[in-house]
Amino acid sequence: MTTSSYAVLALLDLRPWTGYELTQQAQRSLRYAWPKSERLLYSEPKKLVELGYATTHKETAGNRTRNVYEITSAGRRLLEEWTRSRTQPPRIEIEALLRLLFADHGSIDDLSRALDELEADIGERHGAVVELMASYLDGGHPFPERTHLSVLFATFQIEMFKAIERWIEFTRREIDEWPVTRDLGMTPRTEALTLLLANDRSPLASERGPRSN
Amino acid sequence: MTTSSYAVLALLDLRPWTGYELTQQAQRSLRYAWPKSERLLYSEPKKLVELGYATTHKETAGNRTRNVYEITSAGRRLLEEWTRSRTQPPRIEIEALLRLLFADHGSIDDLSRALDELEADIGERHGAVVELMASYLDGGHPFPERTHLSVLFATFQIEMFKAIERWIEFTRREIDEWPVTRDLGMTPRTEALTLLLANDRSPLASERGPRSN
DNA sequence: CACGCTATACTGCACATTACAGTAATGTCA
DNA sequence: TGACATTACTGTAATGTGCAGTATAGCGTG
Repeated sequence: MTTSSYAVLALLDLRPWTGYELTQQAQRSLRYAWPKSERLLYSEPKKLVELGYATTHKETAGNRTRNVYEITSAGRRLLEEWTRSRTQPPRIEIEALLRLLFADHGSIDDLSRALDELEADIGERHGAVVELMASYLDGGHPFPERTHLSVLFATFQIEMFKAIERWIEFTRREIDEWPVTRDLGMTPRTEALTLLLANDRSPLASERGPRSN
Repeated sequence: MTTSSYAVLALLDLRPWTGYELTQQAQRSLRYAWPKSERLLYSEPKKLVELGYATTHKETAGNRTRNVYEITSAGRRLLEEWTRSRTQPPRIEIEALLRLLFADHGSIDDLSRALDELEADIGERHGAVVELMASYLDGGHPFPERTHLSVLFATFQIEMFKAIERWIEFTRREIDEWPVTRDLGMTPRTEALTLLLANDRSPLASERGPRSN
């Protein structure tokens, strides 16, 4: 049992799903906490059936069949156990940051474009979460009794996206001052920034200072 | 060539490294942008040699050998090309959020513990970056001419960690108000929160309002 | 009502990556 | 000089991804 298995099991505890529905639901709701490939979302419920944590039966619609998965009581017990186990540390992969770190192999334009691409990706997700929240206000939550959880989760996303967008803005202003990408080293601006960070102060917050008098 | 291959190639462009050094350096500098297993960091340079983007030779120290890898001019050309390619979207895996999303399978204590564990993991990384910045001020950057890049990268980390820590605090205060984890649904607090998010306002920023008059 | 297009509903397979165990030499401190 | 950490890897099973492939269903449109 991997964390992905528990994720699928947790979905099955909400209601029975077909394989296809699981892939769609995982795209919708789990994408930002636990992004997994469509392929895996088809394989996991099969594994759960083999292990006795779910059952499956085929439904037919005309000439077509689909697999419906349902959780078993052993599955429910296992889920409860899971909540008591150690949480794995976060894992954050951001290729745009890798490109920043090695930006001296390319032009300022290349770096700028990497930031644009990051901004576009984040912006898309950001917009999706905002729209989702609007739909919740209209009673559009598929499991209304679970709204309190979804909304705290969404709060995380929004805070994260806003932080990243602020950082992109800040970074763009910084690199706008650069003549080239290479060998600038510890410039006065960089030194000021390093000092702030070494004192665990937020360089972005201070820009838009709360008390700017 | 995967992104991980380019990451190793970019390290090799800084200076020659042994396999072991690459695993250490990747732990140190790449961990927060592109976390990869030790095993992969041993395999990648071998692949680069096969493809002609690096060369290798064995160095002996007593009864012991180690593989030293060096970038070739074909490797440098390839790196330049990479800076012009499309950046992959970010991928963020946070098991603690998955546990929040399905917190109704466990107790408030279970959820609380998941938050504690997330906080501990983030706090550790946060501390490491702050210390790293202090060391940069003391001239401790291994490639001083690249400080301008490392510090913008570190700015990202610090902003991210602070945002997550703020969210954890906020979420703890929210769940402290809950009698149970299940079926609370759209409480008045949740509704207020949803409304803020649907208008793309930060619920955390408003708490510590800049102009609290 | 045939045609194309999109959505539904998957499976197979190569390859990327991780987890874990195992091996062995070297350095270091008591 | 013995124990333990660090250096310096390799092998292998299991996990997960990307992509191609297959086939049916539903819907609009000329």
